[in-house]
Amino acid sequence: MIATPDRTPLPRNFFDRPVLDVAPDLLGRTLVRSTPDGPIALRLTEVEAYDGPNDPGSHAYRGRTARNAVMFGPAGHVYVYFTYGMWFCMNLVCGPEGTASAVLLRAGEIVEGAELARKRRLSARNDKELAKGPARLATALGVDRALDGTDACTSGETPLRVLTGTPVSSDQVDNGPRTGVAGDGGVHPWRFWIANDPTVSPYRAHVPRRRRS
DNA sequence: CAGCGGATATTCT
DNA sequence: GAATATCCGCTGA
Repeated sequence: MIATPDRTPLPRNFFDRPVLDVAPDLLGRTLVRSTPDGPIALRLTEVEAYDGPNDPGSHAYRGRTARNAVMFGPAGHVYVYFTYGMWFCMNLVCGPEGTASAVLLRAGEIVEGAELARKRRLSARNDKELAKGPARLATALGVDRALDGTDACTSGETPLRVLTGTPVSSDQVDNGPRTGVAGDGGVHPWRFWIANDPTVSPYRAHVPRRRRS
Protein backbone atom coordinates (compact mmCIF):
# COMPACT_ATOMS: atom_id res chain seq x y z
CA MET A 1 0.00 0.00 0.00
CA ILE A 2 1.19 3.47 -0.93
CA ALA A 3 1.55 6.03 1.84
CA THR A 4 -0.21 9.33 1.25
CA PRO A 5 2.31 12.18 0.96
CA ASP A 6 2.12 14.37 4.04
CA ARG A 7 1.05 17.85 2.94
CA THR A 8 1.48 19.44 6.38
CA PRO A 9 3.65 22.60 6.21
CA LEU A 10 6.89 22.45 8.18
CA PRO A 11 6.68 24.97 11.07
CA ARG A 12 9.29 27.62 11.70
CA ASN A 13 10.82 25.67 14.58
CA PHE A 14 11.80 22.98 12.09
CA PHE A 15 14.23 25.49 10.59
CA ASP A 16 15.11 27.17 13.89
CA ARG A 17 17.71 24.48 14.71
CA PRO A 18 21.42 23.94 13.93
CA VAL A 19 21.84 23.92 10.17
CA LEU A 20 23.65 20.55 10.22
CA ASP A 21 20.55 19.02 11.81
CA VAL A 22 18.14 20.67 9.40
CA ALA A 23 19.99 19.93 6.15
CA PRO A 24 19.74 16.10 6.12
CA ASP A 25 16.24 16.32 7.61
CA LEU A 26 15.08 18.26 4.53
CA LEU A 27 15.71 15.30 2.20
CA GLY A 28 12.45 13.77 1.02
CA ARG A 29 10.47 16.88 1.97
CA THR A 30 8.19 18.56 -0.55
CA LEU A 31 8.87 22.11 -1.72
CA VAL A 32 5.81 23.78 -3.24
CA ARG A 33 6.12 26.80 -5.50
CA SER A 34 2.80 28.57 -6.18
CA THR A 35 2.66 30.29 -9.55
CA PRO A 36 -0.18 32.03 -11.42
CA ASP A 37 -0.27 29.00 -13.76
CA GLY A 38 -0.48 26.53 -10.90
CA PRO A 39 1.71 24.80 -8.35
CA ILE A 40 5.04 23.12 -8.98
CA ALA A 41 6.09 20.62 -6.32
CA LEU A 42 9.52 19.13 -5.84
CA ARG A 43 10.84 16.30 -3.64
CA LEU A 44 14.19 17.42 -2.25
CA THR A 45 17.01 14.95 -2.97
CA GLU A 46 20.21 17.01 -2.43
CA VAL A 47 21.15 19.93 -0.15
CA GLU A 48 24.21 21.65 1.28
CA ALA A 49 24.66 23.31 4.69
CA TYR A 50 26.36 26.71 5.06
CA ASP A 51 27.23 27.48 8.65
CA GLY A 52 27.15 31.25 8.93
CA PRO A 53 30.17 33.37 9.86
CA ASN A 54 32.19 30.31 11.04
CA ASP A 55 32.21 28.75 7.60
CA PRO A 56 34.73 29.96 4.97
CA GLY A 57 32.44 28.64 2.23
CA SER A 58 29.45 30.68 3.38
CA HIS A 59 28.31 33.98 1.89
CA ALA A 60 28.03 35.16 5.51
CA TYR A 61 31.72 34.45 6.27
CA ARG A 62 32.75 38.09 5.90
CA GLY A 63 29.75 39.49 7.68
CA ARG A 64 26.52 41.06 6.62
CA THR A 65 26.16 42.67 3.18
CA ALA A 66 23.26 43.80 1.05
CA ARG A 67 23.24 40.47 -0.76
CA ASN A 68 23.31 38.15 2.26
CA ALA A 69 21.17 40.23 4.65
CA VAL A 70 18.36 37.68 4.63
CA MET A 71 20.72 35.01 6.01
CA PHE A 72 21.01 37.07 9.19
CA GLY A 73 17.25 37.19 9.65
CA PRO A 74 14.81 34.67 11.13
CA ALA A 75 14.64 30.99 10.17
CA GLY A 76 12.26 29.74 7.54
CA HIS A 77 12.87 32.59 5.11
CA VAL A 78 14.18 32.16 1.58
CA TYR A 79 17.62 33.49 0.63
CA VAL A 80 18.03 33.84 -3.15
CA TYR A 81 21.30 34.97 -4.73
CA PHE A 82 22.40 35.63 -8.29
CA THR A 83 25.64 34.10 -9.51
CA TYR A 84 27.85 33.67 -12.59
CA GLY A 85 26.00 36.52 -14.25
CA MET A 86 23.10 34.26 -15.15
CA TRP A 87 21.74 32.04 -12.44
CA PHE A 88 19.73 32.15 -9.25
CA CYS A 89 20.12 29.72 -6.36
CA MET A 90 17.83 29.35 -3.37
CA ASN A 91 18.45 28.61 0.32
CA LEU A 92 16.37 28.21 3.44
CA VAL A 93 17.60 30.19 6.46
CA CYS A 94 18.21 28.13 9.62
CA GLY A 95 18.88 28.73 13.30
CA PRO A 96 17.99 31.64 15.56
CA GLU A 97 17.96 35.15 14.10
CA GLY A 98 21.53 36.40 13.67
CA THR A 99 22.98 32.91 13.15
CA ALA A 100 23.27 33.49 9.39
CA SER A 101 23.27 29.83 8.42
CA ALA A 102 21.29 28.38 5.53
CA VAL A 103 20.68 25.27 3.44
CA LEU A 104 21.29 25.49 -0.30
CA LEU A 105 18.67 23.48 -2.19
CA ARG A 106 20.74 21.67 -4.81
CA ALA A 107 18.46 19.14 -6.50
CA GLY A 108 15.10 17.44 -6.47
CA GLU A 109 12.49 15.45 -8.31
CA ILE A 110 9.53 17.32 -9.78
CA VAL A 111 6.44 15.56 -8.45
CA GLU A 112 3.74 17.99 -9.57
CA GLY A 113 3.51 20.60 -12.34
CA ALA A 114 6.15 18.99 -14.55
CA GLU A 115 4.61 20.63 -17.63
CA LEU A 116 5.28 24.05 -16.10
CA ALA A 117 8.82 23.09 -15.12
CA ARG A 118 9.60 21.77 -18.62
CA LYS A 119 8.63 25.12 -20.14
CA ARG A 120 11.21 26.84 -17.93
CA ARG A 121 13.90 24.22 -18.55
CA LEU A 122 13.94 23.76 -22.31
CA SER A 123 17.48 22.39 -22.35
CA ALA A 124 16.59 19.47 -20.05
CA ARG A 125 16.81 16.21 -21.99
CA ASN A 126 14.62 14.32 -19.53
CA ASP A 127 12.59 14.98 -16.40
CA LYS A 128 15.41 13.86 -14.09
CA GLU A 129 17.41 16.89 -15.26
CA LEU A 130 14.67 19.44 -14.59
CA ALA A 131 16.05 20.27 -11.12
CA LYS A 132 19.45 18.48 -11.10
CA GLY A 133 21.63 21.33 -9.77
CA PRO A 134 20.88 24.44 -7.70
CA ALA A 135 20.43 26.88 -10.59
CA ARG A 136 18.37 24.35 -12.52
CA LEU A 137 16.19 23.84 -9.45
CA ALA A 138 15.58 27.58 -9.11
CA THR A 139 14.91 27.90 -12.85
CA ALA A 140 12.46 24.98 -12.89
CA LEU A 141 10.54 26.55 -10.02
CA GLY A 142 10.64 30.07 -11.42
CA VAL A 143 12.58 31.40 -8.44
CA ASP A 144 14.44 34.68 -8.82
CA ARG A 145 15.59 37.43 -6.51
CA ALA A 146 12.08 38.82 -6.27
CA LEU A 147 11.56 35.95 -3.81
CA ASP A 148 14.60 36.83 -1.68
CA GLY A 149 13.40 37.28 1.90
CA THR A 150 10.11 35.43 1.36
CA ASP A 151 8.76 33.72 4.48
CA ALA A 152 8.15 30.03 3.74
CA CYS A 153 6.49 29.47 7.13
CA THR A 154 3.87 32.20 7.25
CA SER A 155 0.30 31.16 7.93
CA GLY A 156 -0.79 33.43 5.09
CA GLU A 157 -0.20 33.38 1.35
CA THR A 158 3.35 32.62 0.29
CA PRO A 159 4.89 31.74 -3.08
CA LEU A 160 7.04 29.05 -1.46
CA ARG A 161 6.29 26.50 1.22
CA VAL A 162 7.95 23.33 2.52
CA LEU A 163 5.71 20.37 3.38
CA THR A 164 6.48 17.39 5.59
CA GLY A 165 6.55 15.05 2.59
CA THR A 166 8.15 11.68 3.21
CA PRO A 167 11.38 12.11 5.18
CA VAL A 168 14.05 9.50 4.48
CA SER A 169 15.76 7.46 7.19
CA SER A 170 19.33 8.39 8.01
CA ASP A 171 20.71 5.17 6.52
CA GLN A 172 19.48 6.37 3.11
CA VAL A 173 21.37 9.67 3.40
CA ASP A 174 24.90 9.99 2.01
CA ASN A 175 27.17 12.98 2.63
CA GLY A 176 30.42 14.38 1.25
CA PRO A 177 32.25 17.61 0.38
CA ARG A 178 30.25 20.53 -0.96
CA THR A 179 30.25 21.15 -4.70
CA GLY A 180 32.34 23.94 -6.19
CA VAL A 181 33.25 25.48 -2.83
CA ALA A 182 36.67 27.19 -2.76
CA GLY A 183 39.51 26.98 -0.26
CA ASP A 184 39.03 25.93 3.34
CA GLY A 185 35.27 25.81 2.85
CA GLY A 186 35.77 22.73 0.68
CA VAL A 187 36.87 20.53 3.56
CA HIS A 188 33.49 20.22 5.26
CA PRO A 189 31.43 17.16 4.23
CA TRP A 190 28.23 19.18 4.41
CA ARG A 191 26.58 18.08 1.18
CA PHE A 192 23.75 15.62 1.85
CA TRP A 193 21.83 13.57 -0.69
CA ILE A 194 19.51 10.59 -0.97
CA ALA A 195 21.64 7.55 -1.81
CA ASN A 196 21.34 6.35 -5.43
CA ASP A 197 18.69 8.89 -6.35
CA PRO A 198 18.84 9.64 -10.10
CA THR A 199 18.03 13.35 -9.67
CA VAL A 200 21.12 14.12 -7.54
CA SER A 201 23.67 16.33 -9.33
CA PRO A 202 27.23 15.13 -10.05
CA TYR A 203 29.97 16.27 -7.67
CA ARG A 204 32.41 18.84 -8.99
CA ALA A 205 35.45 20.10 -7.11
CA HIS A 206 36.13 23.82 -7.07
CA VAL A 207 38.05 25.01 -10.15
CA PRO A 208 39.24 28.62 -10.23
CA ARG A 209 38.48 29.99 -13.68
CA ARG A 210 40.83 32.38 -15.36
CA ARG A 211 39.31 35.52 -16.67
CA ARG A 212 39.06 35.62 -20.46
CA SER A 213 41.23 38.15 -22.27
C1' DC B 1 31.29 9.93 -21.30
C1' DA B 2 35.11 13.48 -20.04
C1' DG B 3 37.16 17.76 -20.71
C1' DC B 4 37.14 22.31 -22.18
C1' DG B 5 35.79 27.26 -22.61
C1' DG B 6 32.20 30.84 -23.12
C1' DA B 7 28.37 33.44 -21.31
C1' DT B 8 27.12 36.89 -18.09
C1' DA B 9 26.54 40.65 -13.83
C1' DT B 10 26.87 41.23 -9.10
C1' DT B 11 29.83 41.49 -5.30
C1' DC B 12 33.77 42.35 -2.79
C1' DT B 13 38.79 43.95 -2.81
C1' DG C 1 39.95 44.27 -11.29
C1' DA C 2 39.05 39.44 -10.13
C1' DA C 3 36.37 35.83 -8.42
C1' DT C 4 32.14 33.36 -8.35
C1' DA C 5 27.70 27.87 -3.68
C1' DT C 6 26.76 27.33 -12.50
C1' DC C 7 25.19 25.56 -16.81
C1' DC C 8 25.48 24.60 -21.71
C1' DG C 9 27.33 23.23 -26.08
C1' DC C 10 31.07 21.59 -28.42
C1' DT C 11 34.99 18.56 -29.09
C1' DG C 12 37.18 14.06 -29.03
C1' DA C 13 37.23 9.53 -27.51
